Amino acid sequence: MATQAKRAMSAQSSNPLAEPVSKHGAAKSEPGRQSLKSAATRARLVDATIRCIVQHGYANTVTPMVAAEAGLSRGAMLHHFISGDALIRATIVELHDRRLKAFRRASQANVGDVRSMVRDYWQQLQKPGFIAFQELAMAARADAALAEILLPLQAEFTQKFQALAGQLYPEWVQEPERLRLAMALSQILMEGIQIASLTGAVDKSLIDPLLDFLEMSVVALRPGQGPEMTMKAEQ
Amino acid sequence: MATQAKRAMSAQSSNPLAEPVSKHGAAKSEPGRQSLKSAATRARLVDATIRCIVQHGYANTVTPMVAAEAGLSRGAMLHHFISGDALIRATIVELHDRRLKAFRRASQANVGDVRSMVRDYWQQLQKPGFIAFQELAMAARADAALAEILLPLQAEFTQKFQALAGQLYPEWVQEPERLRLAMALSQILMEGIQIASLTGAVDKSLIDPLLDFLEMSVVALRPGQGPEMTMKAEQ
DNA sequence: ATAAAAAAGCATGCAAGCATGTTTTTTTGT
DNA sequence: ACAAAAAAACATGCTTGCATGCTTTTTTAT
Repeated sequence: MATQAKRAMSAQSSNPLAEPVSKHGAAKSEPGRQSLKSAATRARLVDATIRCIVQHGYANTVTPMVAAEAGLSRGAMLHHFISGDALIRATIVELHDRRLKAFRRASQANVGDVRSMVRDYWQQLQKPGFIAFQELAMAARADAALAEILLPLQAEFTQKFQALAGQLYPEWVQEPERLRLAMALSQILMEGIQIASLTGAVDKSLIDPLLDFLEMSVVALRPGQGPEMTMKAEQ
Repeated sequence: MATQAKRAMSAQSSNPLAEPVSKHGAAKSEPGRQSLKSAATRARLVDATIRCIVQHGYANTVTPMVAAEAGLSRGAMLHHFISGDALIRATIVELHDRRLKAFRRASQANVGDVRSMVRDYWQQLQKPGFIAFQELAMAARADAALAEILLPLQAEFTQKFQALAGQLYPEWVQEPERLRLAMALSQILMEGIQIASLTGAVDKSLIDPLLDFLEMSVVALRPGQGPEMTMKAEQ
């Protein structure tokens, strides 16, 4: 999808909730009949895009490839998404939603349990969504139009990451600086490990020890452990 | 340089040391007369490539762009490098050499001083070389030809990283596992911070605290500190 | 309720733009 | 004058967006 010239990225709210209300006042909001199929096709295209980005990289993901992956003709694809950019925009939003949903779900599941949270987020990073998002994030560094979409989402995620952490560890709010540090450390180190793993910059055998070390570090940063930050507290 | 089809990347050792020997057997190895200028032009092209990758990303770095950046015509450029791939190969080797040289220089400068080593490597990551290398590393994930060149170099770097660390901290060789862990932690966390910074995934104000925390962690991992790994030992 | 009309989904084909590598011509330096 | 360097010209392939038809579903009107 990487085109040579700077593109406009015209705004196009693909809001799926904007459906006409039932004229008979039915109990459920009108399913939209056939436009339901349209939504499915769009979802298929977005999924195909993610797979292509993961498998071939964002730079090599081109429109015929996505159409083939989705089992559609290129013309049909451009019927649902005015341009390649529109598809990418929808894909970014989808990835962001998935990331938020998964994170929220994981953190509600294991409250206050550092080990589970670390392992859960680590599992998240194994899914194709992270790879695709990372590809897009790297591409956004040199693509102003992409950055305009991605950077706000990045900020939103980090902010919600912090907020959720704060309400999961109430005793931590006394020291917001250390909470921020612990959360940033977790996010950056785990994502760093995954990126290094993808680019062959680290030996696989070191992943588990690094995750263990991260757990200990986060535990040590909790206020309950006192300012000495003694590690290996419960090991 | 990202072409659509899989390219051959035909082997072509662009070894700059492979210069024709003097036919007169001069005292010094013959400077190559005018072909010395050729080497300078090649270096200029490689530098231009790095700048283009940093500024526009690897995917958008195309041959006319590099030629313009180097102040040469595209024809002249292809005179020095048979193809775009050849240029990329030379660029990768150059980046690898720089990385090794800088790392070696830095580690010889401050022996046994954790803080200086951390700050030195952090400075390395600020230079354009790291950004370019990271771009290539990400691209290599979906480009077998690139991976074939990059992965061995990644392994070589990690290995030398470990080896040099071992001879810088002799007391650490007793516990090679913790040495490996400390070195991997340093490399991955710092590179992770830098990548997160480039992609807007972290607030800049957290960088210094994270580096401070890394220092403490490495110090705590040294054998002298005992197995408890008490942190903030000397703060 | 049924037939006509409208709209949406889908597929194929086409012209333009751009990047690559090759070949040919001009310039430069010894 | 000769060879290397630099520039220009050329041919090919790929991707993109747009336009054109065909089929299917939904709506509308009698």
